[in-house]
Amino acid sequence: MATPPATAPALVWFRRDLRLADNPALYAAVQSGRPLICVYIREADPAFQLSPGAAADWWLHHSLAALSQALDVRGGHLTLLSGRSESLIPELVRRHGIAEVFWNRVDWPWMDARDRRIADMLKSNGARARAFRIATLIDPPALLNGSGTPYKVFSAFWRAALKDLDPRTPLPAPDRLAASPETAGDTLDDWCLTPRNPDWAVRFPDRWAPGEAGAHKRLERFLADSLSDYRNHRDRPDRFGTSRLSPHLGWGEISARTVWHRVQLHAERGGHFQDADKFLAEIGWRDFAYYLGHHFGDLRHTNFNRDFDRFPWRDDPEALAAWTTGRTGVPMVDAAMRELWATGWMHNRVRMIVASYLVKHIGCHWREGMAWFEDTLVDADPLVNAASWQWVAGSGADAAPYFRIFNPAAQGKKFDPEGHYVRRWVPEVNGLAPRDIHAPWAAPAGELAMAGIQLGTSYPRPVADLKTGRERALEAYRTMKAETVPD
DNA sequence: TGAAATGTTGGGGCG
DNA sequence: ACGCCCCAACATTTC
Repeated sequence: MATPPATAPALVWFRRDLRLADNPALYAAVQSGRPLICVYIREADPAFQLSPGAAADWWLHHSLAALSQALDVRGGHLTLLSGRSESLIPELVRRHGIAEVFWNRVDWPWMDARDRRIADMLKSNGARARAFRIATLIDPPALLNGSGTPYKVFSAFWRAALKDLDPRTPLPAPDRLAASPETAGDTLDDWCLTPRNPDWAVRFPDRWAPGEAGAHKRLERFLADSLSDYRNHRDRPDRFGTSRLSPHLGWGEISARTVWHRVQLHAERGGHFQDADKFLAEIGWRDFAYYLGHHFGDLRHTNFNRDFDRFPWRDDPEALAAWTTGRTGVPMVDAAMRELWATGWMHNRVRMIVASYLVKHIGCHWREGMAWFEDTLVDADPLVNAASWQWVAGSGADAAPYFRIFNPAAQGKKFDPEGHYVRRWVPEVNGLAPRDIHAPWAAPAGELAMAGIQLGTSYPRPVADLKTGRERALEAYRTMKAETVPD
């Protein structure tokens, strides 16, 4: 096999790493000294798609626009292709005489075999494939407990991770790129990733700035404004106390490693160590999901705890529809579901509340909620989403026990004490005082009348009553336990 | 990264 | 002064 000439181009295959800084694949490709061909492929095979839903598509559109521009400025170019990566990559390699192909792994377990096939194909075509593991701070295969098996409990996992966690210094962004002569491709508009008729994303740009520059701005703003109060405010959906980095991290506009370094540095200067640790533990949960995916396979289709294969889920399309559209009659749940629809995002605390209400009070299978989140969250990451739904459902690793059932009214009182969050998204109940706003069904008739609320007309009664829903969930759990054969 | 039911304790009102 | 009840406030257990 002939060695390709030094002038043969290198291919950089962008995926969920839409950034220039701390991008090992891009960095190595630049180091190779070869002219670069940069591609993003819109995968035709649903099994290997990088964007799981419509809201993520919206984000992808803008993130690709940003990446494309950033590459242009440095003399590069982003080529957009659609089809099956498995055919397109080898085809590009043949057509352009590409010597090396660089990519950063997505680390979704269902992609591993396909990526290996592509690497093998390239090798047999005389091209070199180089893949980098970048999705997580930790190295999933290497991190094992004393008996050589994977951790199944977050706290033990994270303690062990922190013990020797020392992510290397982030790589700089290359400032000059040598682009190979332009390759034919699609335009971003060809892909129709943004919605029209109706444009449900009209309000998204108020809140989000997709792209690498936006990601760094978001991080700096979080460090300056919110890190010092993170422990106090992180559970408050009525405040702006969380980082909101999830979509940026998910699309790889900023690396977890970069976040880690910036937070460490900021904490050292400002002394907010405990807040920093708490925040980094949240990044740790993201790592934990990838870790579980690596060791235990596809969490989207299989209960981590197989006892739940026998769980008697309910089929309730009407309640499910009320949940998705924010008309369950439980203000905290409805506020959160409407925030999701309007902004493509939901605060972490209320994610747990709406998930618990769907899975426990209503009794729907966690996969129904997972599917809705995949389609509506701009930060939708199928692996993290699946692990999180299983955590709430009780079937996951280090999950909340099934009998730990959130009471959305009690949660509202605790984390939205004045009702500001609910008022913002559920104007129907705006007239109620803080003590009634989270449970209008229990409000005195006089208060309801003064607030102009007719239950069942101007605002629904709960689709699943808190007390009976809870009891039914516990009963279902007992059924599962009774039918589970001890091993 | 719960909530509800149940148990315990201690202070105040009151006979 | 004392016992009794009530009921927060807190602690424990149960789901």
